[in-house]
Amino acid sequence: MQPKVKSSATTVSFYCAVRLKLLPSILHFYDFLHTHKHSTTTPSSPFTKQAFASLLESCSSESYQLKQIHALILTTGLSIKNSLITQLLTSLTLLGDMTYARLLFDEMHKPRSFLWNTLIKEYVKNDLSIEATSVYQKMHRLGVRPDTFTYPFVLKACAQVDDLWTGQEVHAHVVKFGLHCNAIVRTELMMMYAKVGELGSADYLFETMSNRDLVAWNALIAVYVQTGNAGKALGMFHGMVLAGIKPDSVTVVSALSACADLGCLEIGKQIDQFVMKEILDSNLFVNNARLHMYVKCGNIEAARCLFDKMPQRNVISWSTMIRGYAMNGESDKSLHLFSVMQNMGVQPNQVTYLGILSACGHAGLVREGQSYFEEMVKSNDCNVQPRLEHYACMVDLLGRSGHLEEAFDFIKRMPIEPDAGVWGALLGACTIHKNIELSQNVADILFNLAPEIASYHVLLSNIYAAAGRWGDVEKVRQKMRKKGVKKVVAYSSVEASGEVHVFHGGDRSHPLSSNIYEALAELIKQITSIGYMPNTTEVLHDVQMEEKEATLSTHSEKLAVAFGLINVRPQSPIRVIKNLRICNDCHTFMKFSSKVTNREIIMRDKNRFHHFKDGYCSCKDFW
DNA sequence: ATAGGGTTAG
Repeated sequence: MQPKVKSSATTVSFYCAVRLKLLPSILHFYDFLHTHKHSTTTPSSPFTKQAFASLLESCSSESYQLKQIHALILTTGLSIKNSLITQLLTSLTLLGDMTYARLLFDEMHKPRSFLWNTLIKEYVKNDLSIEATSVYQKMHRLGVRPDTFTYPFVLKACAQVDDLWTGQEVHAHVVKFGLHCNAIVRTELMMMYAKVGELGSADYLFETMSNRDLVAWNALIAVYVQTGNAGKALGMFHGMVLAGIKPDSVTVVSALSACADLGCLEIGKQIDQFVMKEILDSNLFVNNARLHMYVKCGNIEAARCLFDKMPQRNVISWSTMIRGYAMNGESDKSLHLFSVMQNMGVQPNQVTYLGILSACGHAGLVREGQSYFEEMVKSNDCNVQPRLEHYACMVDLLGRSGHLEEAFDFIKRMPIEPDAGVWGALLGACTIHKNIELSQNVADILFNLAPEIASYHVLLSNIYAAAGRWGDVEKVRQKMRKKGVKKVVAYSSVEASGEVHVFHGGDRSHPLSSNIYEALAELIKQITSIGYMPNTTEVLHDVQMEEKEATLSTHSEKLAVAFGLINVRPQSPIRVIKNLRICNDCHTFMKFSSKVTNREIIMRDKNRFHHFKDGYCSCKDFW
């Protein structure tokens, strides 16, 4: 028989150990009490449910400690309380140990809905959505009644794995259990449909929702922006204001993001004013979104002004500003800001480096780019190791500045498998430098890797066309037809009085079409008189010269600028957004136009901005 | 006990 004092000393020590998070001591004390036949299950035992709960909490950062505690729970004979196991399960999942968590779950006798919900939730959080849906299906099979807490997670899982089929099945269950009017479940249903591309179903659920609240509006607006439907998102934003719902910081972030996508500076500025009026400008998310909007609308001065005024900045703010300068061809400012950032102790991430590498690319700074790339490779931080995008950037940098062989070598020495983006960068460089042999090899690789991407076919046929090899051009076009490769339709857009006007090549659908064509004809007349000559080398078809010129003269950006001349206030620049890259002829056209009309033309193409002014472009013809 | 919306790049 042990002296009583000793075991109570042990009891005290146990609590101390728990408080100090000393698991080895705890295990030691447990061992002591256990081997001395001190009951571990009586009410006076230190091994109470509460003690375990706090023990679990203090050891929640180490998976192996949690497993030791699990063993402890089992040997104490303490009945396995759901709450204790749930806590253990949650801690394990937070550490990413879903395997052990699942083991625990499967050992339990008839777990309640709550625990099923927990397991599903944790699978989703750990990016294991397929497991999440299969757990839900098992739950359903076993007849465990799901509740309103079950569905948000299950629907998130369906959306994450792009599984419309299961999503619809789950939707049916939601209706069966009468949960479809719950605002949260319904919001998640909408999100699921929108994310898998079923916008109609999302809209329907929203339209027929009786208790449409702020979050429901925000959710739908956000998901529209995220899925590339910025125009629709802005439409919803207006609808929300009309419906008398006051936007909050979350709404504003999505709306600004939509403006950034569309290049809607006017609307963006209006939202900016709302931000100031409602004093939302202390929110970092909001300020980053404003910054992004100004950058993507080509108003780099406003962006910098805001950046300097921001009360807080994080790596996203810095990356956005750095990339903003890069996109606008101000590489020196971009690189300078990067060094300021590093001096301030802000850790750059992969996105920051992407901005830096593209800044080097736009300025032809080969050596600098290589040294930044080396910086990434040598970094101890696994979060700044170069990824495929960075390799593509480097190939672009090397190739664009004429080092084609070096770029090719660079790809061959890559430690990871190059993708179409990397090879595509090389093909693009081959086009610029008119290297037919290399481009044929690269194109072969690309046609195997990504046969469905039209732009690679187009690049190759451009190279042939430039060399006058019309037979080869025709072969590429036949191949495209045979494989059903569709070209991405080019468009340009201009914002006037808060409305976006979209133009396609040869477009006559605009209500002001005849005025636009008139203005365009006049413009061509004017620039021709000061030396403009159409450059038809990039026109694909082997047709008569006049026909080529006709195609060329109605490229979407030319129509957009002609429209801008009529409809954008004379003192402000004409801002054009293009979904593809600008062609050589349009680039020359814009330079001449900026001179004869004495107007600034700011054009955002797929990659960067061109600021045309007084007959020059900010890209210095290197793009 | 547990639930819905947000920022950079591609």
